[in-house]
Formats: sequence, structure tokens, C-alpha cells
Amino acid sequence: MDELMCQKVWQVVAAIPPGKVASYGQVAELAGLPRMARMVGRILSQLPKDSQLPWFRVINAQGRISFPLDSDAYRCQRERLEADGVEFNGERINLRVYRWSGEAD
DNA sequence: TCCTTGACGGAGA
DNA sequence: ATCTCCGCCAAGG
Repeated sequence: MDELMCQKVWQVVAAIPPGKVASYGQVAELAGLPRMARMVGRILSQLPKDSQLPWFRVINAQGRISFPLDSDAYRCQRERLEADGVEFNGERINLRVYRWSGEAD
């Protein structure tokens, strides 16, 4: 994937406000890459561990974190979302409440 | 090359 | 609500 594609994705992710979440598909759409949700996941997976990008605000379309429940990655993402003020009902986040509209605040 | 594997998603059953 | 089955597309074997 080219540099431009990555930059578009990073730009969209960076714009997700605290306390809100966006799905991989939504990020792809907003980045001008419709139907390329998997590409977004791949790009995020390649971020350096110390990245300042709010990658944890990106979850799947079912309102769930896309990592195994028992993984460190899952716990890390969940902690950061909760610190953001995002509530979980079991393993799920209510998208009708926390889904980012896609617009700037 | 071909095949499998993903931080995915939508349509059916 | 849950579970398959496909489509999607770049990487790695």
C-alpha cells in the first residue's frame, strides 16, 4: 500500500475525538477508500508501538474490539477507551451512543 | 504463481 | 442475537 493511502487513514483516525469511536469501515470510507476496512486494520497494525495516533478509537462494526478477549492488546485498547469515558456493555460498545459522526466537533 | 491469512463487513439463514 | 458464507485486497510462504 502506498504512502498516500496510509496518510489518509492516519489523518482520519487522528480526527476521531476523545470519547468517540469509529469502525474500520467508517475510517476507510472517510479516507476515500470505500470497502477497504481490512486495509485500515492492516495499516493500524503497522503503527509503531509508541504511536501517538488514537488507534484505540477504531473498533469493528459490531461495536467490539477486534482482538482476542484474553490478549494484552484487547486489555490495552479497552483500558484506553474506558479512560476516554467510553462504556462497555459486556464486550460491546453502544455505537448509537459512541459512534463518531465523522464531523469535526 | 497459488494459497492462506488477516485489528473487516454485509447479507442470509 | 448468533453463525456462516462471501467479497475485499495486500503480505508472506
